[in-house]
Amino acid sequence: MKPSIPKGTRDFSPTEVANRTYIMNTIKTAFETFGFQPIETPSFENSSTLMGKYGEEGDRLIFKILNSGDFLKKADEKLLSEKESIKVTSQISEKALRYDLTVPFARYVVQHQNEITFPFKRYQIQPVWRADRPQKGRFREFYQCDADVVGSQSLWQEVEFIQLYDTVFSKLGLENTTIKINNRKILSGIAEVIGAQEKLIDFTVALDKLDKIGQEKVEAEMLSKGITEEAIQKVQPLFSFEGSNLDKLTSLEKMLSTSEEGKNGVEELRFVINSITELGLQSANLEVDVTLARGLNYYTGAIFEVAAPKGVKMGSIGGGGRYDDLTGIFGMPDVSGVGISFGLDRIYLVLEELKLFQSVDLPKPKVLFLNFDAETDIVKMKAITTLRNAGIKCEMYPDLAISNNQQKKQWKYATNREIEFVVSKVEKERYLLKNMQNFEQTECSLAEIIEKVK
RNA sequence: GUGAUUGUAGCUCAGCUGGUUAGAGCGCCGGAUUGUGGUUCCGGAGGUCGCCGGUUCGAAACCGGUCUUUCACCCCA
Repeated sequence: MKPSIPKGTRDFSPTEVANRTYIMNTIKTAFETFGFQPIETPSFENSSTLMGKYGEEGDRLIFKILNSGDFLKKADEKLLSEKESIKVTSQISEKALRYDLTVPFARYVVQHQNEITFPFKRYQIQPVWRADRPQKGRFREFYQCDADVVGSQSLWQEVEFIQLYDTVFSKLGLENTTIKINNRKILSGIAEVIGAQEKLIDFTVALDKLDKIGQEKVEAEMLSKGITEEAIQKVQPLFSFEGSNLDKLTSLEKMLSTSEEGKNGVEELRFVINSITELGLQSANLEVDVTLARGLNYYTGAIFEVAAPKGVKMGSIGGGGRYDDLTGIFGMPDVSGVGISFGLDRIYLVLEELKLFQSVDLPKPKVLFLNFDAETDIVKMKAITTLRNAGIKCEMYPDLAISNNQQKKQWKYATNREIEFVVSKVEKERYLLKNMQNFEQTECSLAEIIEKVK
């Protein structure tokens, strides 16, 4: 049998684990600096917790777990024979792998509301699973690093999350990321102005193609989707949506003057933009992007998305937003939440592409005891124990070398693993210690080894 | 879900338009040489050419299906 792993999953080598840990620790440190506390939730949840939270497309991408036992016996005969996959699935699968960290978190908040002091700031770094087609930067198992606040309506949270993005990416040496920001209320306002809520998605999708296919074709696409000429006229400013964030806000304000909700969204956005302008960012750029809609239908206020530096072809490396009703679904209304997510795996790929990883020291022994004779094994193991107790990483080559070639293999092992010191000979409490870098060889006592190696 | 793309020794790949026992480098194992290493040399193990079926006198090479890889669309981290 040829060994293999499922589509969209990966193994990680020691070096990769080290690099991933480095990213994770950077994010974790920033989270804690900003006052977030860690929680963890199960890998799988009840299907009812997850289904219907991510839209139709999302439901399709959730990995379902089959019930145990004779699950088919409990399924409806008629549905089975008619091959009603979706309905049958709900009968034979009651659990599913988590799709993101936000919905399980909302569930957590509602379930533990009596133990929580609000506003509650939590972070969570765990894998999530999606039954997607893998491609560049897209996996079926990947890590999300989420930070959310529930129980605060203050827009300062939005401001702080932008600072948090900036802090993490700056620390990682990843400069010139673009934090795109939009507001669901602005989108609602646009929908109001063009006179159709359900056409909003078509509208933003078409608008997003502006720099690719040009204004004429975008307008043509909108018309074909049933958006009226008159409506397109009303939102004309969006077609020349250039310039500074403040310019954009000004034209949005004019355009949405007839929509209460739209004006509200512009106000919120203005507060965030002004605050960030005042506070400054280290290396990220903040950019108003009205085409930013995101599929997650639970966002109600701010919407974030982070793009990698220009020139790196990669989907968004972070995203988030404000959701006012998420805990309401679980029976806890009127709790506003806002949060962001970092895509660990994509950040990894971007850092790799830009060669931003420092060379990491892999765990390895500092001293290797060669194994050329069995008589001194006990002496060597005792010495190793002493060194380990002194905090020095060391080990004995496990297999005894009999032939010349086998001895050579041990030297080669030390070379390949870049081990700094080798003890090749032990005689009457005296150890032959070799420095592998400068080839210097000295006979010394155990205490002297500790001294030299430290 | 749509459209492409990939699949040959542990790894990286050769193998021309179908034709004899399928190759190389690295790695691995054994040995020689080097006083205790990164050199050089000799030898060896290891492949049902992703899988199934078809075309053909003959297929790793052609065709179909399937799985896998990578990529674009969709969507997303």
